[in-house]
Amino acid sequence: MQNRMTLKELARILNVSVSTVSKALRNSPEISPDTIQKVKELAKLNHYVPNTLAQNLKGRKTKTIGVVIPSILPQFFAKALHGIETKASELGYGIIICISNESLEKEKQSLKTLVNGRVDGLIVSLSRETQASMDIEHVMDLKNYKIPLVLFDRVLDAIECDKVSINDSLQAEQATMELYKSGCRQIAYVSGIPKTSVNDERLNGYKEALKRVNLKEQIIQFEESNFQDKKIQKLLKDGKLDGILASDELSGIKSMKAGLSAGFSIPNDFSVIGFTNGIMGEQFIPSLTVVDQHAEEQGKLALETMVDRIEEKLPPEKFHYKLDTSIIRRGSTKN
Amino acid sequence: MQNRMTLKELARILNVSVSTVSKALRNSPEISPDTIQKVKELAKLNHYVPNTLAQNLKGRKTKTIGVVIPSILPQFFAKALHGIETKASELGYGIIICISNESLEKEKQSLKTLVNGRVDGLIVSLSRETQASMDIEHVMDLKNYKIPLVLFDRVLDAIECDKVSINDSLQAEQATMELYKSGCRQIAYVSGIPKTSVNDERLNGYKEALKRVNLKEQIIQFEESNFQDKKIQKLLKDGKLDGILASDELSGIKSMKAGLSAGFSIPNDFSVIGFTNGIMGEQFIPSLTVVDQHAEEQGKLALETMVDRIEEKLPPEKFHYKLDTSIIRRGSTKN
DNA sequence: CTGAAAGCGCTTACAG
DNA sequence: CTGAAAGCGCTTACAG
Repeated sequence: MQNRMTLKELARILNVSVSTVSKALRNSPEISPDTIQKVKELAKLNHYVPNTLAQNLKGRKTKTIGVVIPSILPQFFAKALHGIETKASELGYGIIICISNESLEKEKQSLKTLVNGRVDGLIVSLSRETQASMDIEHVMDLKNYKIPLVLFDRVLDAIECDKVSINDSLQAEQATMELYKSGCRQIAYVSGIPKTSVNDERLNGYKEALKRVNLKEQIIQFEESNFQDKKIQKLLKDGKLDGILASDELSGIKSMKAGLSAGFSIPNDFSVIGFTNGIMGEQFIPSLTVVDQHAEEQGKLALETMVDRIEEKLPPEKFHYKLDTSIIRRGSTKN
Repeated sequence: MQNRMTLKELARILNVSVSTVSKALRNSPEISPDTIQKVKELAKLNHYVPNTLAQNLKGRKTKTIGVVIPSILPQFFAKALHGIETKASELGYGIIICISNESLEKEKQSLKTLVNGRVDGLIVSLSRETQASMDIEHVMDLKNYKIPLVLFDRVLDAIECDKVSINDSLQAEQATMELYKSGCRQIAYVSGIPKTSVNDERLNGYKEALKRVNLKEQIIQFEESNFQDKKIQKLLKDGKLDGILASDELSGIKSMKAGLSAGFSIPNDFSVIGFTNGIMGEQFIPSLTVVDQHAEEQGKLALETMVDRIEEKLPPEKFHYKLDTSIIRRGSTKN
């Protein structure tokens, strides 16, 4: 760390001024080709790398975007992050990633450390705790720091900023109708992600659909590792369940396993549609029919919007992009 | 972005000097309690946040560590990253993440943009292309920039630096022996990650074990999405295969599916052990017996080593930590 | 207890 | 074509 090569040092060796070295390195037409060459040679020889910190301090732009996500383990977020990173590097931006671990406290802290000149903007997907408590001051505060914000996936109407998400309630409604059309008449909603905006939306869509076709609601929610196998198995045995809309990939898989292990067959005895297109659902036997959330697309679009905002290419109004999604029909539903 | 509050501005408003404001904010005993209070109030009122860039420029430390990984989609890397992030935030460090996407070019570029004063150190897992081509100048170069380096998982002996990995060859040997002891006599090695150091090591361990018990090698390697179902099914039908050591989770799952879909049963007709403990292998039916690579541990240890190196708490010699791993016995192997 | 000054490494008008 | 100077936002000896 200690003595990295600096402009000053190069200037001293070459017996020219710092300004000259600086300009030479940036190919300024002000400098003679001869000098440019000499400077560049010496710079290379000494492994000179400009100090970005100093450059940014002058320029006021860091070309870096902060990303705060609740977790990286669910494939949705890994994919979204992949999209963000891909697009960022395409546009010449770097990203700094913080993981809130679904914790409000950690999220607050992450925002705080990022809002300090090291990033030009912030892309955030809210933690579950934040959404459950609706304690969003730390996010609202961002406005005071004049730092642009893009929310994705876990968004909130109360926060005024650009947003990227899918139309969760509509997609849930459509997925529910898909189950209905394939013959299901006793459709349950199973969720392992309670208290998030996306869950609320999906639950609403599910209810909407049931209302339309006049079916009875059956809602099974659980926390983390506390899956309700027994409940699902009992419903199946009592002939009270023939279709499941799962709010997330893992719930979908576990729903299938609960039924399979009790001797029921999929999709003959019951069908399942899950949210999120992940590799686990794809590889499982039977493969899971899913609502594709286009995670990577969401990430890319969020990053793009952020950059457009930073570079002031957007009108002042905020946008809420709701991506179209598609149902990927696989083995867990009929035809 | 434009007019964020600065020390200078606060000083102007309060009619004191910048030095006084700076000191007051850091609770310097030099400053009167009265002034401290006044300064802090005004700072809060105006949402003052110190500019980290400027602070770092003075202090020469960024408290930020760069992380370059080949991908984030395989669960191993997602977990490792999670470990890195967790430990970093525990120790008061931030991380900047770049994804090389298994590309040499992207890896070079990532290192280049990170070596510029914005990070105190670099944690890297090499891209496949880098390992295949052995073009490692850009990594060796790091020494010239006096920036500490920790390699993890995809490490290379030729590079002198701290390293964290598991003992891949030993673990592969043990896993192969485990198959042998459970009765397998025709054991194949199936890999979807050719040309990586970890693959070479695992393959070696597999060969070592076979030599010991005098069995014949059967090696099936493939690129990306090009899995060799047919080959596996043919071997099974010809009675030439009763055990598989898979170099990665997806290969393990696909091996099982190839056999299952051809009507063979697991673990009666053939057994499978895969590397990497992921949720997909855990949930699959039958659940996959795996070598747990302790991804999160590797990440944590890499980060810890990095910080110790930065804070000069380590002797000059470089360490290579080889984590102990364990086999998680599940449904894809006998008892 | 407060402030002027120098400096971190760079860039960029401005002068020569 | 080259260089001196000011400044980005901060910190920290040093003087008063």
